[in-house]
Amino acid sequence: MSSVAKNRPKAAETAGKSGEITPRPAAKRVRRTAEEARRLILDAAEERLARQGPEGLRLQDIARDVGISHPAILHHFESREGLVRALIGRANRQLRDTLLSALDGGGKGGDTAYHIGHVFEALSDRGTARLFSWMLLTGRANAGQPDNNVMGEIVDAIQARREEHSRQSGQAAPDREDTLFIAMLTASAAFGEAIIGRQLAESAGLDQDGLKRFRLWFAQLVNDHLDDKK
Amino acid sequence: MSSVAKNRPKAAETAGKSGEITPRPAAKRVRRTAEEARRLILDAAEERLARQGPEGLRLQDIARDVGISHPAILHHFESREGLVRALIGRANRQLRDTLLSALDGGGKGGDTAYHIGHVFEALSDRGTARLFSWMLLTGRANAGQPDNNVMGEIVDAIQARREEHSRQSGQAAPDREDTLFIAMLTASAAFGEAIIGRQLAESAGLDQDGLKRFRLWFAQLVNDHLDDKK
DNA sequence: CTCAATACTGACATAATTGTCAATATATTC
DNA sequence: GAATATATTGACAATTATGTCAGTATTGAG
Repeated sequence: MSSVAKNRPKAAETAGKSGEITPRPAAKRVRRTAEEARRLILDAAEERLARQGPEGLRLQDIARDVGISHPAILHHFESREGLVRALIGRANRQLRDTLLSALDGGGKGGDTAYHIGHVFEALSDRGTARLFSWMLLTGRANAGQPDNNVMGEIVDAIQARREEHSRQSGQAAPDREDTLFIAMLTASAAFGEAIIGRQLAESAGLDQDGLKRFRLWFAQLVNDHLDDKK
Repeated sequence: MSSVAKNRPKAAETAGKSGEITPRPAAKRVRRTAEEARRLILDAAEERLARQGPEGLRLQDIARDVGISHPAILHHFESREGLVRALIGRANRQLRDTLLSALDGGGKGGDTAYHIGHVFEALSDRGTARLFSWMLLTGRANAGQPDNNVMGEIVDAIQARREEHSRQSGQAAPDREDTLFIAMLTASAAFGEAIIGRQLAESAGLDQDGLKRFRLWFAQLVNDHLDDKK
């Protein structure tokens, strides 16, 4: 209860001045399209999440980043949960697109490891990995949309490449599970690397360049494996 | 602003009762040693973190799990931050011990991949990985203790094994960076697998047994690599 | 120009969570 | 058995988060 002070202060503050018209010159409010506003908010939220981790996702902070008030966020996303869902949904779509287009590249056909390197790059992007990690940690992985079957598509794409390649060189078709495992290893490693890589490298006295060498080393490892199987 | 009521509502509630003298709960109170209490609290906190993610770490919830009141937690750990630091410190020590003893096992000397499998197991423990992931996400990786140089020790242990083995078979000593990269890949992959493995497997239509095959496949991959280098 | 739609805001309400404190119960010591 | 130390608690304070609401400013349509 306690229906306290429902009364409004009105806008009758600095009235009276002889300036009659336009008593509110201080406003100058920015008004974006709903779409634009949603985009800016999601960008800011993603940035916060990547930089500060799960605890950095506060409406007030995000609002300040964008330069709006926090109720504006609620206006566009209903609730904090709504914002979170939208964030996850967008991240899922972006990652999917990035991965598929990484595998889609040109008619290079043969160089599977090269494409896998791209997948590694995409997944080990720090912001992306941290976002997904948080999603998974909080059990919201599928909150964005029901069908999150990216993995299946990726594996199919790689498998198609390998089969094409083996046809050209008259080899036996590679095992699909082998392809799946390569994909899983790549995904897990890239993902893990994005999260603990820095710590591991530091702990082992490895510099920035060392991390680059590590990726090359990994690509080589995958390549060797592919050659063996061919 | 918001000059909130500094004064107490006083008898505004439950007026009638003879509220003067404090009541007589007379409850049987459980009293543990400080060490035991701390252990139970940390166990519960770890469990919560593993099950519910970062947002599950609330004093009230943890207290309820243990069966105590939340100020008891503050009594033992000063603050929530103190609890977090203690949690991280313990996890660091436990992981370190687990890893080093996994590598320490017997005089088997040769089977490096076997030991790496153990490392994988230790790191891919879901609870552990989630705990560390959260640590890293929130930028608290070293909050427990300054010297978190587990990685260096691990690499040294593996390297020693490889060198011993190569001496026995009269081979050239393996490259230390190669050993480091194997360790990094193992750590990253195990870590990543613990976090996104379930999701990946599900998304690819892989059952529980498939995950087991994946680990074997990975061990084989490492083995092949080691053989190549020998 | 007028009007409707709606992005946006300030002030406030509500809820959740950490932290403080005086009191109380229990184990241990002398 | 009394004294002491301290683990533990309930009640409350303080802070901080999300959510609500009525009102304002801006855009676009007629």
